[in-house]
Amino acid sequence: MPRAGLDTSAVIAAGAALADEVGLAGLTMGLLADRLGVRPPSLYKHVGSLHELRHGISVQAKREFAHRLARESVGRSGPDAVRAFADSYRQWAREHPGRYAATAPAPADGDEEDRRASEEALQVLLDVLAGFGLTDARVVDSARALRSALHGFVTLEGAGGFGMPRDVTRSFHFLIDTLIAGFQADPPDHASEG
Amino acid sequence: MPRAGLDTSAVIAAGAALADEVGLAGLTMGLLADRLGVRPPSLYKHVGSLHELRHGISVQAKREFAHRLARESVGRSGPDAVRAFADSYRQWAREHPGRYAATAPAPADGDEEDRRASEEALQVLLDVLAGFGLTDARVVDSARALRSALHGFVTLEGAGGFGMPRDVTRSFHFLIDTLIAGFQADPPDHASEG
DNA sequence: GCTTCTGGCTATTCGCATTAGCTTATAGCT
DNA sequence: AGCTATAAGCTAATGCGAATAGCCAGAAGC
Repeated sequence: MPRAGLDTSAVIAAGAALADEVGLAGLTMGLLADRLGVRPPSLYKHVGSLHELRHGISVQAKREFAHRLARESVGRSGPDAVRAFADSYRQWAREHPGRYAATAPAPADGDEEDRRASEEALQVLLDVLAGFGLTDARVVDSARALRSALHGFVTLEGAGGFGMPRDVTRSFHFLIDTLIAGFQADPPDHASEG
Repeated sequence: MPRAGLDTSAVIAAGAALADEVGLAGLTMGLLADRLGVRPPSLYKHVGSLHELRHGISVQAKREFAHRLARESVGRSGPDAVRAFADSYRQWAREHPGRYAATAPAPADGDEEDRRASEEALQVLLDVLAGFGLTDARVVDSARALRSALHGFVTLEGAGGFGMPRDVTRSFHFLIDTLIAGFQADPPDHASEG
């Protein structure tokens, strides 16, 4: 009987692909084993548990996502960079719903690898905002605002939450343009307080 | 042996409370049965399945949420109403993480009860935006923007996603104020196109 | 060609959702 | 008050998915 020739990263990659098809919650060891032409217990030679598999997918997905975002927003700045960033964010989330869901959890304390991967993505976001000449506090506010808006939008869109008859992409651009205007506005009195 | 005296709504209410404690994903029939002083199979006299229990919690949570939002934003209009709405949205989500997570799924086709509950919440949002004098298309854009921003923010906040040393409430208000400014801005050329 | 290491397998355990079928508390009727 | 029907709760059992134990054989290094 020939072997399947798996290793940890192959299992994680297949898991990520499967999660995109069946949803992160629908990902099971049995299903993944089927997909890889192997029996479920065999997977435990490569990943310690389903939990660990999910975590591996999460870290891997964060890296992929960060690279994709960086690639598509590089060479632009200001509003242009934010629009490119936002569009590729939404695009990637739609193409990879399972991976995207996996990127949600924040790293656990002491998990250096995860922290680094999350940092990578955060850095792209901060780079995109660099062209606005904001104070430190406002950079944080703006990063949180953009990330919240993007995460909320793609999550609701993916859940079928936008039922009204209005083009969703147009609403997306309204949201992004509104935030951009906020980044460009004069800082309010309380911007530097906290 | 005296009976527990349960009924469907008592089970759902206890399930919602438990979900707030252990997370929606951590809610199990066994745990809920313990909480109610009953054996797991007994719950099936009141709810058809764990799935159905979750759905019941979802619909119930949507109603509660809508009422809370309505109560706290009534009697205000314009920016004031949006701020009250946003603050009570965030507050409720923090107080009821399990219920909040349950409100995420959109109603399935043909589920009238769920549709009505979701509609209630949507109506409050639309009422809050009514004071801005927006075109129909812009009302939809604005509703989606506000909902996305709120959902994204409270989800990330709940997941521990805001690690940087900057007061989170301040960032929240920056986000909301930015959106309000967008609702008040002159409609861009493309606002009525789609 | 032989040994060692390691990937994969079968058999098994455990937890949790769910079903079957029994028992009896309780509501409603007389 | 007693009688009966309904339905709430129970025990026992099934089934599925994660995870572990221990066996076996393919592949890599000598």
